[in-house]
Amino acid sequence: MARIYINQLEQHVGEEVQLHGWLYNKRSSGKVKFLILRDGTGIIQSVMVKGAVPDQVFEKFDALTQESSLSIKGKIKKEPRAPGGYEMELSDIPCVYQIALEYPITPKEHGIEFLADRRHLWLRSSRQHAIMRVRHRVIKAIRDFFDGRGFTLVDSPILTPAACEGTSTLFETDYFDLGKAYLTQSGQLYAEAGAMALGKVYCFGPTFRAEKSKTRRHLTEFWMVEPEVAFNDLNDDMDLAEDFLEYIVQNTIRDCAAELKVLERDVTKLQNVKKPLPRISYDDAVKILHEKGLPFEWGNDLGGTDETVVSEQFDRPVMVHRYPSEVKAFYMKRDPQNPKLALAVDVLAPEGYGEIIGGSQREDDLDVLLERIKEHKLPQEAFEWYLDLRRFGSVPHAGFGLGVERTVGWICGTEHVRETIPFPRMIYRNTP
RNA sequence: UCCGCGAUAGCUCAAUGGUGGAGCAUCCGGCUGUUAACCGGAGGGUUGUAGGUUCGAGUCCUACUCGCGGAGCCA
Repeated sequence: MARIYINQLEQHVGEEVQLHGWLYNKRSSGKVKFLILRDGTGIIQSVMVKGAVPDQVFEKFDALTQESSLSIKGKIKKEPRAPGGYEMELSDIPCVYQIALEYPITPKEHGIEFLADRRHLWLRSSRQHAIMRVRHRVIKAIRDFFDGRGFTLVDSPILTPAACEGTSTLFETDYFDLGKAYLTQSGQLYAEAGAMALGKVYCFGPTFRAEKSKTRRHLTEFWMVEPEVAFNDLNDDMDLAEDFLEYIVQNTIRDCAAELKVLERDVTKLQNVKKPLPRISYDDAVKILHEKGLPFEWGNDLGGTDETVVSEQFDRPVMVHRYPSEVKAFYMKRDPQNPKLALAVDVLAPEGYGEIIGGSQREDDLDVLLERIKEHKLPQEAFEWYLDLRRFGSVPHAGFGLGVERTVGWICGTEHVRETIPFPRMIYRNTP
C-alpha cells in the first residue's frame, strides 16, 4: 500500500492509501465520525461510519486528542463537502504513535503573547504554515534570481571586529585575546570585497541590531540579502532592484496562491509589482509630504509615517533616491551634481510595510572615503582592509540590501514581521 | 530611552464602587454528513505584585513587574 502525502491526493483517487500525521480536529455525530489529519503538506478529512469498520477501530476515535500522532488507512474519494475537496473513507487506524496531552492552542482565538510563548507549537497552525511556505518561496526566488544572473554567493562573517556603519548599536561579545567582537549589522563591506574579486556577488545571512526598536517592522535578528556589483552605478542598482522585486513577487504569488488565500491576502495589490517601478528623488518625496500637509524639514530622514504617506501615492513599491548625504552611511558616494546628496536609494513597499530595500552607489575614491571616515569619527585602522579595495583597482560599484522578513510580511499581509520568521528575536523576547 | 494602552477561569473576553459571569477548551451524556459542528449536564478563580482610599475595591489612587505598539534607529 502506498504511503502518500496529503498534497498528492488527486493522483490517488479511488486507491486505498496510508497517511501519517497529526490530528488537526475531530467531530462526531454519534454513528458517523470525522477525523481531520494534517501531515505538513495539507489537511484531509476522513470519515467512518459505525458498522462499516470494526468496532475496535471505530472506538479508537474517542481517545484521540488534538495533535495526537497517528496513521490512517482508507480509500480516497472526491468529496465536495470535505475541506480540500477530497476525503478518506477510513478503514483502519493502523498506528497511534502518541495520544497528545491537552493541546494548548485550540481552534479558537488566542492572544499574541500566549502564541509567542508557544511559537514551537504555533508553527503547526494553518496560518503559520502558510507564512513559512511563502518565506521559503521568497528565499528560493532570491537565490534563483541571482544564481540565474551569474552572481556568486560570497558569505560575509557574522562575527566582526567593528561596526560596519558606525551608527547602530551592536551586540557585543568577548573574543578570546582579541578583545571584543560584534554580531554583524550588514555584510555589505565584505560583499564589496567579493565584488572586486568576482564581479557580481551576493551575501545572504542573518543580521543583528541591538537597537531597542519596538515596532511591527523590527526584529533584533533578521535575514538580509545583499548583492554587490562592480562597475554598476546608481541607475544600474535601481534597475537590478526593480527586476529583483518583480521576480520575487511574481514567482511567489504564482506558486503560493493557496497559501496567500489562507492568509486572505488581496493578491491584486501584488500583481502590480512589475517594472518599471516609480523612481522619485528625495526632493520629490519632500514635496509630496508638504502637499499632504506634513511638517517635514529638508535634510531629515523619512520616518515611518512619512514613508507610508509617500508609498500611498503609488500602486507598487516606490524607489526614493538621492537622500541628503548627512543622514546616510559614510560609504555612500555623493552625487557629483550636488554634493549634499548621496547616491542612495530606498525602496518603500506599499501599504505601510516600509523600507524593504536600502542601497547605494559606493564611494570609490580613496581620499574621499578617508575624509568620510574622519567625519563620522570611525576608527580608520578597522577599515584599512576596506580602504585597500580603493587602493588596488578601485572601480565604481553599487549594491543594496533587502530585508527578508519585511518582504515576506508585505507579501503575506501580516500585522507584524515576527510572524515571518520561525523563531523571532525581539527586544523583550528570545524564547523559545 | 520617551509616550500611550493593557493584565479577571487553561484560552478569548464581560462585570454602574455593592453576591465575579459567558463562549471555547476539559470531563460525562446525546446525535448516521460534520465544516472553529451542534444539544444537555459537571468541574474550574489569591481578579499580575505590593501598598493606599472606602462601611465595602476586579472597578478609584500610588509604586513595581510583565506584555502590547508607536517615536527615535533601521531592513
